[in-house]
Amino acid sequence: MSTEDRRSRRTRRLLRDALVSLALERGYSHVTVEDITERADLGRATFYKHYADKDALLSRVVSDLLEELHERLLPLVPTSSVGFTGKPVLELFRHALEERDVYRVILRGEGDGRALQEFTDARTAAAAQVFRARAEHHGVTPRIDIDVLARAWVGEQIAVMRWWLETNPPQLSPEEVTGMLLDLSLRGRYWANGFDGGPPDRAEEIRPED
Amino acid sequence: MSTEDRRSRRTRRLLRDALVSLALERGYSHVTVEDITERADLGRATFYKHYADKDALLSRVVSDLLEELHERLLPLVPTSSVGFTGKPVLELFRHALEERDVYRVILRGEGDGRALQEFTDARTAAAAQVFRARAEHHGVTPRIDIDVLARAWVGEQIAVMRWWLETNPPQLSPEEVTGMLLDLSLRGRYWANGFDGGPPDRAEEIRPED
DNA sequence: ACCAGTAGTAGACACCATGTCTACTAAACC
DNA sequence: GGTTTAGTAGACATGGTGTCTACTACTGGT
Repeated sequence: MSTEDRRSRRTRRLLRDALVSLALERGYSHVTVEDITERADLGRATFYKHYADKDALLSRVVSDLLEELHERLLPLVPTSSVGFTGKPVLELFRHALEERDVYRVILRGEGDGRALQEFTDARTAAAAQVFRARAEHHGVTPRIDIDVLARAWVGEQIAVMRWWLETNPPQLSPEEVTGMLLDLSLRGRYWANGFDGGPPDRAEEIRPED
Repeated sequence: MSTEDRRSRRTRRLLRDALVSLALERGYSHVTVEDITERADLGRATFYKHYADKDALLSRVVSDLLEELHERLLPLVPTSSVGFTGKPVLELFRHALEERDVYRVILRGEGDGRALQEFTDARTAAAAQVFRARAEHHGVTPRIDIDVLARAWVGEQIAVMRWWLETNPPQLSPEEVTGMLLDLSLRGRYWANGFDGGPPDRAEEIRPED
C-alpha cells in the first residue's frame, strides 16, 4: 500500500512516457491529448481524471524530476566543508544522462519555456545558497553580486548540458563534461582560450568614446 | 519606393507590436490570432494575408531582430585587432535595452522555445567564429573545445540578460552589466567569489571513489 | 488626375482539439 | 466477496484555426 492505487501509478507513468517521447518527436505544441492517450493506449477520458490539461502533465513531470534530483544532491551539497568539490555538478550531469529524454524536452524549452524556467530557477536558487554559505564560511567578500553569479553559472551549466545531451551518441562521459565546465567556470575564459596570466584590465576598454 | 506598400509595412508593424505586448501579458500560447488582430485593430483575414500562422509571425520577429543586431555589431566585431574589447557585448546589451519587450518575449522561451533557440544558436555561432579567429591570430591553443566555450559564454550572457531585463525598473546601466559579465567570464568564478590566486586543482576532486 | 493593382475587410465555412459529463465495466483493496 | 475507485466509450458544446469569396479603399506609377 504505497500511497496510491496500482492502476493510477501505471497510468501516470504511461502518460508521462508518452508525452516525453511525443514531445521529442514532434515538439510539445504539436502533441494533442489524444496523441498522448493513444500512444499510452488509454482512453482520452482517463487523461482528464489525472491532469487538468497537457500543461499540468508537463508541469508535474518537471517537479517530479526536480524532486528526484534534489534527493540525489542532498548528501553531496557541501555543508561543513564548503569547498569547490564539483561533486554536485557531476551528479547533476549523471542524472541528466539517466533521464536524458526528459531533460532534453525540458531544456528545449517546450511548453512556453515555463518548464525550463522552473528548472533554471530551482538550480539558480540552490547555487546562490551555496555561494552565500561559502562566502560566509571563508570570510570572503564576493567581487560580483551573488545572484548574478548564480544565474551566470547555471546559464553555463544548462547551455553546455543542452549541447551535450543533444550530441548523438554522447561522446563525453559525465566526468569529462563536468571537468571542462568546472575548469572553464572557475578559471575563466581568458585562461580557457589558451592565454596565460590574467586578462587585461577592462576599465577603459568597456567605456569607449560615446 | 522602399520595396513595399506603405499599408503592408504599417500592418506588419502593428501585428508585431500586438503580438509582443500580448505575449508579455498572457504568455505566447494564450494569445490567439484574433487577440492579435483585435489589439492591432485589423481584420482577422488580414493576418493570414501576411503570415501563415502565429508561429510564422514570431519567427519573423526574431529574424528581423537578429538582422538588426547583426548590422549593429558588424563594425564592432574585432577583425584585425582581435582583442578582448567587450564592445560587441556592450552593444548587444544596449540593443536589448532598446528593444526590451521583444527581448523579454524571446528570452522567456515563448513559442516552444524555438525563438530562443534560434537566437541562442545565432549568437553561439558568432562567438565561436570570433574565438577561432582570436586563437589563430595570437597563435594560441584553446584549453577547452571552442564550441563548448562559445555555448557556455552565450549561456552566461543570456542568463544574465534575462535577469537584467526582468528587473523593474532596470537598476544597472548596460555598461555596468556588461562590466560584471566580462569580469566574471574572463577571470572566472573563483576570482568572482572573492578568492585570490587560482582555484585548486580539480583533477582528483572530480573523480571521487566510485 | 486617373486607373490598374494590391491591401484590407466582413462573414461564412468545415475542421479539429478541448474539456465536461454520463452510464457502464473492470480492477484493486481490505 | 463486497465496496470503492480507476478506466472507458461516446456524446456534447465550445472556441480557435485556416480558407475562401465578394466587396471596398487605398497607393504607386504614369
